[in-house]
Amino acid sequence: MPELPEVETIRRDLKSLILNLKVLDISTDSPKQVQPSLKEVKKALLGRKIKDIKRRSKVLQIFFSNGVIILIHLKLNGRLLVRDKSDGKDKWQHITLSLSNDKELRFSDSRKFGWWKLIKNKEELEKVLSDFGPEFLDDLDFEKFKEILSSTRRNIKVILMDQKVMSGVGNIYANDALFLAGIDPRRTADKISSDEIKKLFNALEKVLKAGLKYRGASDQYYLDARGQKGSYQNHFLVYGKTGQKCLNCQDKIKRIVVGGRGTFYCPSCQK
DNA sequence: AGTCGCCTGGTA
DNA sequence: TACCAGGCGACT
Repeated sequence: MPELPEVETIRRDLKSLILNLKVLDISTDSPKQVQPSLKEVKKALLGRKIKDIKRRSKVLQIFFSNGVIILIHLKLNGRLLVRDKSDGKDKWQHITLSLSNDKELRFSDSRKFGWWKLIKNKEELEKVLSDFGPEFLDDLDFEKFKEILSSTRRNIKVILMDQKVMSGVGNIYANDALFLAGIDPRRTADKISSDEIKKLFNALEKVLKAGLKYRGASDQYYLDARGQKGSYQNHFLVYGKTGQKCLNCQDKIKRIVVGGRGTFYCPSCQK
């Protein structure tokens, strides 16, 4: 579920909850999700302290005191929950990192699409992260954004969601930003005018910041690291609102498929 | 560029 | 029962 606002919210939570705790054990009932293997990961982490937690695109990076890093991708349904050891099992709990202070970092994932991946050092990390395009809120300015859009004939919505082109935007925020900018999600990127690109750039910044402010969108699965829901779902502009009235006009929100993904837009406001 | 697969759960 | 799902890589 998680896009930039959700993953970033979790990152901030984790930083305040588990920094400097020591790894006592790790277990899983879904070994395919742990790479290269539970055994390797256990060997690398046991007795190590959590020193930092970063995010790149939708991937979290946990840095340990011996220099190894665990990358975590939540894909569609992953949750990272910090619980007390004595708390009852979480639903769909598949990986458990036992920590000092009687804490646990639990990975819950109903569809089992997410993964944990052991990275040995910073060089290896750089290599993995170099595949990602610029971070939307940190290192993508308007000029760069404009350059990217005007140099491709791919579909605008698909481009916004391509992490190799720019990082952090998924289906929810892409839909809402295109609505705010008044752009039909089926359009080709290089056919979008400079004025519209400006609107879109501002719209993306606006929806991502709203997502952060409301601590993410909890439609069905997303929870923060404390197990609390976000509230951006109460502020969706078009996402998931098929048949509901547009916020700007009398028309109804329509659902179509673009790039194989559910896409929501107002046929009157988005041209 | 479009489709399929990974897996499972929720809802019409 | 059928269809839908916030991601993403592999395939054609």
